[in-house]
Amino acid sequence: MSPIDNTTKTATSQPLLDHFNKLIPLNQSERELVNAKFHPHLFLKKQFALQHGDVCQYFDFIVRGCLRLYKVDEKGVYHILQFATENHWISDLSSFHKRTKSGFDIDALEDTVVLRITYHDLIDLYVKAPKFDRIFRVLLENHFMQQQDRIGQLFSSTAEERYQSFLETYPHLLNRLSQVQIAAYLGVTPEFLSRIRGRIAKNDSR
Amino acid sequence: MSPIDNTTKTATSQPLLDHFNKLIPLNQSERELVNAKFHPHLFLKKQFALQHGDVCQYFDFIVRGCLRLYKVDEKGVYHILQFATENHWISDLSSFHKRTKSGFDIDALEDTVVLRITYHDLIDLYVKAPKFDRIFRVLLENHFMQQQDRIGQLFSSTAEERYQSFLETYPHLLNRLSQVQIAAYLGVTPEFLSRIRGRIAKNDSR
DNA sequence: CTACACCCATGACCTGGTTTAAGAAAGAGC
DNA sequence: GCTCTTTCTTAAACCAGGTCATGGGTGTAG
Repeated sequence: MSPIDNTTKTATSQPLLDHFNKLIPLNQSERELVNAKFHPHLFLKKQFALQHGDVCQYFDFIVRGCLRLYKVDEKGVYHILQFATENHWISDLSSFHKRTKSGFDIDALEDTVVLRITYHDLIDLYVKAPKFDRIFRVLLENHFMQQQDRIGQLFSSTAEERYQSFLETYPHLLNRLSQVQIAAYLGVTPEFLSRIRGRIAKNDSR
Repeated sequence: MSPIDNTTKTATSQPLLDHFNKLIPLNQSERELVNAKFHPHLFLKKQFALQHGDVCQYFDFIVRGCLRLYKVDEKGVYHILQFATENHWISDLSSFHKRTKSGFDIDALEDTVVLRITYHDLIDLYVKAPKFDRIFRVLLENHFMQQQDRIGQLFSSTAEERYQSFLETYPHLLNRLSQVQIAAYLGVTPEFLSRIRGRIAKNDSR
């Protein structure tokens, strides 16, 4: 049972309603559908939202906190594909849409409150309000573009360039994440990230 | 003017109609919409379907031939994100959907026939037949998953592992592409790919 | 105050992949 | 048939980044 009761529920959905309104304004019945279909859920730090091998059942919108989507390879190395903070979405979309076992994990880097919708409720939402078909197409497009940029970066940039671009794109995350997490996102070892930072600090100081 | 005249047009659309039917069966009026909205186009080898700096105007379905989607980095190195052959789709979806300048190029590795739809015709198609909203969401999902797999690979596999997995996933492409193209897809130099092949041949022979 | 855990930095050495260069092989144009 | 361009291979020097080991800093629980 979620630790957040029904009286606070409408208040909790507000950030999500705002988020949708920014994309395409919703009418009253659509807002009610959102309230009915999305349920708040709290994750304590280190709790899993998805474990590999399971089918991803939820599409989560972050109200407060931070989750990460990552893969653990055969050698036990962590590779973070995505951080999600306030007003962003997270899910293994492949597993979620195809109803197949996920190869990824999602867990909480901080205590985090999400609004989540199940696969079947989302389908139902599409049927009852086709506007959401379009809204979620746009969300999918945004995720797609983000991924495309990352592939471009992984191909053609050095770790230092990727770190610089991380600093520009997510300045608010720098002090919120440990360097272990950032390194796993950049695709390097923490040791090497440390050296990069040393190099940059030296160049900046003179 | 496309070198393919109207009498052959219905015949040309057949592979696309088959493709849609496999996802979700179409009715007569939807088939007619497909015929009206998608136009055949021929690319000779080396011709561009998209040049970086332009907004991507088309979503292309390959009837025959092979296109590649790639990026040229600051040092002039080619990075191929996607090959598209018969019955597959290609486009810079970011540029296409957001109407922003593309950072990618698409060109023909062989003489290629595509069926293409413009952005505005696709929007019109969504309005006239919402079934396509769903069909293209599925297509987007498939592309998304493919990208996700590639990110996973770029992160955690060596070039040799990536080559082996390329062989398994696209065995039909091996003899159709030069090693320069395959290397640009794997993200290594042709020289190093050659070494990988040498190594594998040696191991296989004993 | 101490002990333990975790995070970050640094250095010595190792490896996967690049660079450069050179030559062999195979088409494609004439 | 020959030349020209492109494709593939091989090898040596080099570099980005990984591995392993060490030590210091900073909580935080007892």
